[in-house]
Amino acid sequence: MATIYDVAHIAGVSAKTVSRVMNGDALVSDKTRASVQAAMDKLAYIPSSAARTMRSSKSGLVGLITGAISDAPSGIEAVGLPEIYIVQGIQRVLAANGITLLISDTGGDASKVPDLFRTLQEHRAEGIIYVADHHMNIALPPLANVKHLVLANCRDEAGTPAVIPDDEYGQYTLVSGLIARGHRRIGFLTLPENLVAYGLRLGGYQRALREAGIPYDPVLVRRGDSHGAPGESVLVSSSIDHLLDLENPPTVLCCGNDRLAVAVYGILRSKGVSVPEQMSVAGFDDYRVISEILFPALTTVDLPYGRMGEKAAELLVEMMRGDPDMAASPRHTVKGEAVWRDSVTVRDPKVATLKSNRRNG
Amino acid sequence: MATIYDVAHIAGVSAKTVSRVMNGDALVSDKTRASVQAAMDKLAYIPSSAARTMRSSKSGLVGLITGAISDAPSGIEAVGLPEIYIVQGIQRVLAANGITLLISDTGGDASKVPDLFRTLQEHRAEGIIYVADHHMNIALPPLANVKHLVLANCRDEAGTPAVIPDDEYGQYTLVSGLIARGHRRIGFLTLPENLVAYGLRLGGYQRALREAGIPYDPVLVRRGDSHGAPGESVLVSSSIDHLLDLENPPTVLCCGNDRLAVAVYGILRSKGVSVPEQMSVAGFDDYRVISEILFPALTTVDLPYGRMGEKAAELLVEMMRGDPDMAASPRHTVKGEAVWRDSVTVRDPKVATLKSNRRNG
DNA sequence: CGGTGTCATGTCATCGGTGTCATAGAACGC
DNA sequence: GCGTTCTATGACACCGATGACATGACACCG
Repeated sequence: MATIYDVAHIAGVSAKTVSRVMNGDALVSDKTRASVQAAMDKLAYIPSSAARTMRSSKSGLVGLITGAISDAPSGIEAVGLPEIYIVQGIQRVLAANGITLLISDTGGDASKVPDLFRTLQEHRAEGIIYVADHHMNIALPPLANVKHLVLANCRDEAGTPAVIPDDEYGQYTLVSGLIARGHRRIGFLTLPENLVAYGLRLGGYQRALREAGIPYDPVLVRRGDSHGAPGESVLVSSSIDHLLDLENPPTVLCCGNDRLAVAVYGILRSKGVSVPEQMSVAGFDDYRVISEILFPALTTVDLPYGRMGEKAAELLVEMMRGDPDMAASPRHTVKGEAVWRDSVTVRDPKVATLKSNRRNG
Repeated sequence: MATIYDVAHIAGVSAKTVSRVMNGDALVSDKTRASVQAAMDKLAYIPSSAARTMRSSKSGLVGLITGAISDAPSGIEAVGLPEIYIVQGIQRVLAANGITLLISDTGGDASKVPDLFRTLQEHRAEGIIYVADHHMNIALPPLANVKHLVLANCRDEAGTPAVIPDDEYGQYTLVSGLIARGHRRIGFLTLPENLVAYGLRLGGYQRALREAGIPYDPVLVRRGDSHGAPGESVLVSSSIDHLLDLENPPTVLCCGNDRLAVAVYGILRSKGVSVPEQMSVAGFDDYRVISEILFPALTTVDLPYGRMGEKAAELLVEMMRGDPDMAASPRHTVKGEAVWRDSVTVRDPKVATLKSNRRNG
């Protein structure tokens, strides 16, 4: 592989002048610049970033760690699916800034995280982004010498800058839209209570009701998702039975995520309840492979993973440039909007509910 | 950041001895080793791979390029989904070999490929893996100085070592299984003719028929997938009409991929043909988010993307180690098996077909 | 007891760029 | 016309590891 000295020799100049040409320093005459360019082309010269890194202590590298805690067992869950969109968003922004991305995946083994950090540090990554596969709280091992760290899709207690989805807003905008479409009794099949998104989404649900002057009725809120645990469908099925048997049952079921909505479709089908004629259904996440494939197509909330990755990368780049503003506010949220598809009907709030329909029919 | 000299100073030895300790050379006394270790711990010393790379011209990096040609428009297609599994497989193997992965994504702009190669070469990547999002033929730009290159999920005419799915085998094993389950009239909604997989899968379909002594009937083979092009559903719908109107219609429809199977479900539903009672359906790819979610769950062929990535990485590692055997055989295939779910029924070949059912009913 | 081999460690140069400083010549000002 | 500034370039050290080679201390052997 050709070196800068080879180029210098061919061009009849010093190595330093070649360096100047590469870095676009102005103090090079046009004639010299041209002959250096010719020499570089002739040798197909490619500079060594290792040498550059050593001298300038700037590696042009940013590290990425994913897959640390894949607590979702395999199966219907699209494991890794959100992450790819986040990673693509990150890559997009970094590439635009001339930064190369080093990635390492724990493969679900959190004990590897320190090793991965070490590897990234050996390569003198100038910043590190840690990506989780769902919105969660994390606690990273103590990290010496990691100056610039950004969390994506997760957050910690130490105040590390983080980019997270605005779950509260997403649920709020969905439920507000349901109310605008005439729904008054809105069932909510929640995520497990231990997830960060649980409380946030419940808060959004309640805020939408409050703003519409609809009292919050706890009987409409039932545990839905168990994160793919065995026996989940039994749990969901009994939750749905409970809701259907209410004196004043819901006209729509909000599901904690799209995967749960799939299960709900199946359960409603088995009970002879048609979607959306007798029961509207909404999800959360907008996994398009799911939401667009289901029949009827699923109304859900977009979780802008790509945008989240972009924002995390933008944040990191600003921190690396020494911008103090960004690190000052540790949590940055990304909003996602509701996506209205066929699984939700517009209804007249005065018309009878499913229950009374059944009685009358 | 501490250097090897800082460590040497604290430990009271020379830098070279510290280097020996790090690299596990035997010729270091236990006492010296211990004091060096203590010094490294005290300083939280992390060696610089840039310096190491310069001296030894071994970077410990492998580059990855993805997303070069995303010819699938966004939408129902799970863009990037196969790639993530391939990338994870690659990462798994490389990490086990102490290699760090540099990734770059073209974001669908093939013109960026030369730039990406250049960046990887600047970092002196010792090998490069090029990943495509579906089985395709590619032609890479001429690459000087890239010694070790492996293609994953694609192949070229230049004989670059490649790891590709065994589409012929997958379709063969699926159709053989259908025959074993009593199906004799097997419809085939194909991929577009320009895809590599088209011919391979058709070949597998034909081989399975031949081995079972069933004559190949071209009227059962119709164009299905248009890769998400507008008007696709019209095309698919007319293909299905054609098959249903045959004198002796198929009892099962093999779809070119799972996405097409989704469309077929919808079309059959709209025509009042029940799956699988009146018509069995099979896909190809085993996108689990699709195949497990559909009702009834889809019988399909697993495309082992993770394994493909692993194999590509293993191949690259062997090439980097100078193993001549591997590069000798340029194409390595990975087999995937059929996954049997509810969308295919077992039937008695003697029982009447859908058509005669309809007439009788 | 001197020669030889092994062990443990040190010295020095080197990988390929870039920062710092020096310098030769041209341009400029008075 | 001579000092000053600017322009274009070169010389040289240095970033942090490691390879090649040297060296001193022992152990072993005849």
